[in-house]
Amino acid sequence: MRSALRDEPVSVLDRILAILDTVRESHGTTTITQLALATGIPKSTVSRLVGDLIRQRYLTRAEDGVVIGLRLFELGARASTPRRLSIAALPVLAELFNATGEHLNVAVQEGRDMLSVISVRGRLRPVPSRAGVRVPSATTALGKAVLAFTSDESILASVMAGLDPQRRHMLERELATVRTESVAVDRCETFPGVVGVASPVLSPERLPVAAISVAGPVTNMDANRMMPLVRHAALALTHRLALQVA
Amino acid sequence: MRSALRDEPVSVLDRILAILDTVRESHGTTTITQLALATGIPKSTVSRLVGDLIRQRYLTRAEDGVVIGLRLFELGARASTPRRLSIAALPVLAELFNATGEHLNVAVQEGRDMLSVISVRGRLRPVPSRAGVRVPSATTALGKAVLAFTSDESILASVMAGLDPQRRHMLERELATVRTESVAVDRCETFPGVVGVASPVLSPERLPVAAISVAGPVTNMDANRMMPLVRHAALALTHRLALQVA
DNA sequence: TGCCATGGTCCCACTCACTGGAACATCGGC
DNA sequence: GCCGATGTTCCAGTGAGTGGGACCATGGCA
Repeated sequence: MRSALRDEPVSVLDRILAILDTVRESHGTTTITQLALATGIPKSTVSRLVGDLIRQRYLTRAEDGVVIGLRLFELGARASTPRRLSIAALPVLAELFNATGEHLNVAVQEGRDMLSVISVRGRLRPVPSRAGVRVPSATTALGKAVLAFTSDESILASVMAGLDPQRRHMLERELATVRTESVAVDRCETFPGVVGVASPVLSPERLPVAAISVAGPVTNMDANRMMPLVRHAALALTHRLALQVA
Repeated sequence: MRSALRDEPVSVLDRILAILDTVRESHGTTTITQLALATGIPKSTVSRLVGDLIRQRYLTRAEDGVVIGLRLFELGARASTPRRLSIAALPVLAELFNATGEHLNVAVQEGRDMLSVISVRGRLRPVPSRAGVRVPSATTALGKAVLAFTSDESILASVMAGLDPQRRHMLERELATVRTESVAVDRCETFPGVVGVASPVLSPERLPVAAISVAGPVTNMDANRMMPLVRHAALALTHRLALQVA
């Protein structure tokens, strides 16, 4: 990992990860040429690296290009945080789903975004978020629930930096409310017609480890009814996680 | 990717993938030293590579070692085959679950193993297979359903090579039955007390793309009742996949 | 308190694995 | 048959990666 100057990767590892991420970002399939353009790596080098990755099943050839392969699926399925959370959250989500019937999510902070780790389909169509997708921190209920309790000032600052002063002020006031209420709301800020209600899951040190949310159509989901349910679910998950470690 | 002779990886890519796979295989956490021993890569090199992978969030440091990180989870969630299958299989699985209430799996062939791609929990405890885990081809219903229709003679041969002559003969006869019945059964061969019933999902060219299975306790699940249900589900999935491409 | 064992990181001269430009295939489309 | 676009292969040159060893934690033990 020599020069990470500029954004041109030079180490093999950087390049491999750049290729994998580019394949991921290109929803659907990508070609070698597109990868070379997007990453700035010469075409012959991309061809060789992709060839190796395909041989190892980390990538696969589809009809019209390259896609993520089964080995990465296998690796991803063993990821530590999602597994731990899943085990602890499953009964909690089952209860919450029985009470609401709505779309549920458990997400963790990943850089300045929230990354959905578990997703339960409710009646909402199309499904706004699935496990493994990123949603913005500044507008989603999940994001606000975590931001309100985050200790990493730099992340909070960089999220704030992306907002104009007015919205920033509003978000700051909102986060203060979240800190007392333990519930955050997203009224069609991220997805039109979709309301989200989320509550943070904290570690014993009161640092945010995740958030749990309910999302439904603005037309006929009562956010106020959801708040105590989500808060209760988040507390239950917090409790179960504390037990799990021991 | 120079010499893949012996099993000592020399290319950076080989080494990175060897490290990732070793972390995956070590259920739980691994240390740098353990990784160096398992992969045959010098400790200083492992330290550097793991450091880079952690910086990129492909791995994460846990209390007692290194575990799979969130970026790999994100990549895995975008894997092509599991996504396509999930979209097509969800309604089919819902129907099958309503009819049975048992543990369901959709799996694909991955080398000589079957890799579970979707898993629905039934009443069975402990859950024998989850999404992202490998199960043997020779003994599971899923494996037999696919092996019976596989065109890759080398895989069939290498699975057979792992069996003693008597078992090999039995499996061959079993596969012949599967070819006519489109249903394979695993009577406690893989997991004690667990019966599995599976049916293959074929491409328009009649090549196996996946298999779908029901698993339940040998004590009170009626395999014969499951057979038509599983067969019907597999046909429905086959049909939906054929439509999806178009 | 000192000592050893264990696990992890860092340094830096050497060298071989990786690079990438260019030539070569391959596939339509007109 | 020509052209453009995409993917693969070749190979000499070289700098990215290597790894032995020094160094820095811990922590158990006497």
